[in-house]
Amino acid sequence: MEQKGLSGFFEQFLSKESLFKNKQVLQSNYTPEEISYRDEQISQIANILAPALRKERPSNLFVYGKTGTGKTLSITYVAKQIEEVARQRELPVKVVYLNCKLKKIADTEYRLIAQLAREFGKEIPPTGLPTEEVYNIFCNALDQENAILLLILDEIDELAKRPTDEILYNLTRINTDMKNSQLSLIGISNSLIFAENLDPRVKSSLCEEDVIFAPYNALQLQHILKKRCLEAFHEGTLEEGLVEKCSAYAAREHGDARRALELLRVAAEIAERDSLVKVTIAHLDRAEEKIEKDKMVDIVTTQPRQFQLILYAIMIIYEKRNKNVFTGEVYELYKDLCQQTALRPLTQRRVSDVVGEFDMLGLINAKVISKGRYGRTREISVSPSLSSIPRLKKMLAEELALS
DNA sequence: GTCAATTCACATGAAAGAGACCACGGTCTAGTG
DNA sequence: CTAGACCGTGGTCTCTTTCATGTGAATTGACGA
Repeated sequence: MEQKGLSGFFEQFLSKESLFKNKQVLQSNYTPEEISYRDEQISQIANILAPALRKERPSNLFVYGKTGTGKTLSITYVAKQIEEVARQRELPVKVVYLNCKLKKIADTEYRLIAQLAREFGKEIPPTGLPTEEVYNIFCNALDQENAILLLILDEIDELAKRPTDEILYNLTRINTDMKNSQLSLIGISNSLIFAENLDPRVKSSLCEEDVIFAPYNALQLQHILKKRCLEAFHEGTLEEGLVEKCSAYAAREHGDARRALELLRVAAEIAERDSLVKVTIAHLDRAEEKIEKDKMVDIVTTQPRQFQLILYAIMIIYEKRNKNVFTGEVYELYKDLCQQTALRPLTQRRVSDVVGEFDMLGLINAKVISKGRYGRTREISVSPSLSSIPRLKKMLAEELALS
């Protein structure tokens, strides 16, 4: 494009009225002023945490609910209020929020403890120190504060995935090591199964209290969306019935409000790109498709080369046969492909795990079946949402420098 | 025909290694007064 | 004498490999009717 034309384009872009009044309202990190349909949970949480203000240790709390049901929102809301009150009255209450899913920040025992110690102003190197020592540093720092610490661990299930890590156990026991300070754990999880197969010692102390967030139903979602839309869009930008449809979509997917908002935002973005002034239901459908595809493409392109090669092998065989594929065949082709690209092939053991990971990511469907005398294997099929992206295979081939 | 044993082709688990990253303390070296 | 370079040791973390064990139904073959 010519440079002059481009600046013209930007001029035009700026002069165009945006469909959005305030796009932030639709972003997932936005905190609304009031949280709908969660009064009960919020007051429960507030009740449980309130003793902190009297310098008593609140019970450990376990919060469970599906994604997009307002767990994190409600907890942080209550925590903020507590912090506020504590600040006004100069009470020694400290709140720390950590998302255990964040890579490189809090996804291992060492990192989590290190991050906690940093919250208390300690310099902790990203690696190199024994975990034990960081643990001590943190304990001492906390003890010196002479405070009640409310530690909110979001997506706490990530921590339990490593069976070797004793972190949850250590955290529940940490109070016995301290003279002045006390720590309360608030675990947020979207899988209830997680609590089930927890170490019983940990489970009993972590789940002293629990609060459950039920999914929103379509009506509630509708209400929430409408409220946000009032802030997010100019009047009359949304077609009649759009919000209703959108909330119906999301309600179908276990009442995920976050998803509903994303859907709405993307739909509006598409409409905007088409230079339209109204968002229609057709946009909603396209948005759903786009979100799904973008997610897939993103997942695929960010995989390591070895993984991409394995996926490529699966796609080739699946396409050629248009029938389910078995692990052995995939491994054979994969080894061939490795030769072509001068990559050292992984062992079958590893490939088996990788296939399992692909399944988890939703790129493929893999089911373990037994073919009787002919052994046991995974029956693999490429997920429809992946095979519906036409350029993907070519993209992969190019990226892997395959002919 | 019936039933238990066998067998296949992987799945699944556990443990340990490799290599990248990092802190810390000790030793060497070169520059300075 | 001292600041900075360099090295060895010991730590975390992720990705892999190695070794071992598990698994479920088609197949097989012995057995009795």
